[in-house]
Amino acid sequence: MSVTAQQILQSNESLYADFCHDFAYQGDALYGLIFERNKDKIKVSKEKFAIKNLKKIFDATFQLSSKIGFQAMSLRDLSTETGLSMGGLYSSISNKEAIAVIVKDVVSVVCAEIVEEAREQSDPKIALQILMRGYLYASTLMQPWFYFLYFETKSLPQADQEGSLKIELIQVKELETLITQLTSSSSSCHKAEFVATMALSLIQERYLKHWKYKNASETIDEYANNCLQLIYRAICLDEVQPCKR
Amino acid sequence: MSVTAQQILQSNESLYADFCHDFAYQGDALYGLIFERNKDKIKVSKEKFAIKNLKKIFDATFQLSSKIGFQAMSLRDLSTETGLSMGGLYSSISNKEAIAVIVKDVVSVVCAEIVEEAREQSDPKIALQILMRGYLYASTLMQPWFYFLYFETKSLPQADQEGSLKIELIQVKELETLITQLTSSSSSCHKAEFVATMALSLIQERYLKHWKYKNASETIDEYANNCLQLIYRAICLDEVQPCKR
DNA sequence: TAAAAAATAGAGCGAGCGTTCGCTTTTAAT
DNA sequence: ATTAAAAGCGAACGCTCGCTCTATTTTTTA
Repeated sequence: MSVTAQQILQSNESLYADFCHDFAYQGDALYGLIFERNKDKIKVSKEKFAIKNLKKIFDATFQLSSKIGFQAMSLRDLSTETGLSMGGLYSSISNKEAIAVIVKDVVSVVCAEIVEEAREQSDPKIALQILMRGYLYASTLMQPWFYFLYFETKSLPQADQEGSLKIELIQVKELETLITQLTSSSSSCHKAEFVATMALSLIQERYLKHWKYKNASETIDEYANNCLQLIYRAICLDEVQPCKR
Repeated sequence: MSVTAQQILQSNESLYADFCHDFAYQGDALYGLIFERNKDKIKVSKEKFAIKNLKKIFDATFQLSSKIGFQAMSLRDLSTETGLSMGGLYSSISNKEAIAVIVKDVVSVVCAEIVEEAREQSDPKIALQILMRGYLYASTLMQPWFYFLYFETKSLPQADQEGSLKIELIQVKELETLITQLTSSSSSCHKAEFVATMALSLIQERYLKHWKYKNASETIDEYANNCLQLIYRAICLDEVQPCKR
């Protein structure tokens, strides 16, 4: 499903490529999942049609709201961009707000899975790598989803706004736990909390400033390595990484 | 005006407190500046009245748009929150968009001043401190302004959107230049570009996630020290900082 | 104390919003 | 080919938006 310990230790290829190959939440499978989780609110009953429309709707939403913002995007804009009529839109979604709620839901599911996978590892060093790479690779592959949720949290209903913040809190807590386990006793080290915050910042930097990195010379694999290296340095755990530079 | 080299080397008090004491863009002086720079678009002709209204308008805008977003905030909401009538609002601002443009303008001016001050220093290590502390302290003191600009850049006219992104590019370039100068020749160092990116991320982290840090045990001074320490480590320049921990 | 400036309440404008619903077209099993 | 169900359409509805304007009152200033 994601990057495994075995892959981290053995791979001579791009770990990101491996990740993409196995990642479940892409293409039709992703929209199938959305359909399953929102059947009750979707008037279209056949999965095939729903998937086709949902794909159009989310693509167009990300396109438009990255330019002008979700609030400023009207459903007429969305109708034009998707090629669907107003009625067509409303047979696939219950209302405008629902689009944002689904994005939150999807990102939640993806993040929860990454945490789970890291927790299956007993070695904290490998677990940290799975966590960091998992977040980085998933948020690269699903960049529009993560970006949208960050910038449009205010457009969500109150309960989902809190849910959105909670995702981030879980991420940083999980990082902090692992970093604490790895921290050597040296008093010259940075606190685990600070290092975890920095780590998450670096992950977010990459998907929030997508325009910076779209044509970057540094690959996402190299970026991941740099992040891990920096974490090790921050906690005085200088060691060569198990994967190529 | 800002933190000086002398202060960094001598201060036994909080550098942030020093910064606040000298910082020009606060209170009535700030709104006086806005008035001066927008006289042509403001119908109120006496500075005293303009300042009073502008203060209300920006306070209310930050309040409302941090909760529901700038686009979702109506001028009727703003009228209620400020206690001004519609006519009152429109005698102090030309239109809704102008509010966002002024925020961009203010942040631009503040950031430019910080860069200028750092450039006056010949020692790159002190210049880096002035830059990092300047950004951190200014964006703490003016948190609503920096936060608003980050999240509402999309609400600006095209030209100002580009101006907003340019502010960030200038910041990171300036950091990168200084970090390059400080980087030891050791090949095990992180690239200056990566370190500068990380540094800016950490600055932004602090003002973007204000809710996290409002009641934090770690002071902004300690946070600044941690950031600098981490930069030094990233470029293999382990040295105790010139100011207290 | 009078002229000037600021501020108010709120009706009203056209535009555009999210959403609905009666209707037409397409699909798919016979 | 037939036909019932599903999918898709788009004009129309009620409402709120940003913004203007007028008549009137309050505050300031000299």
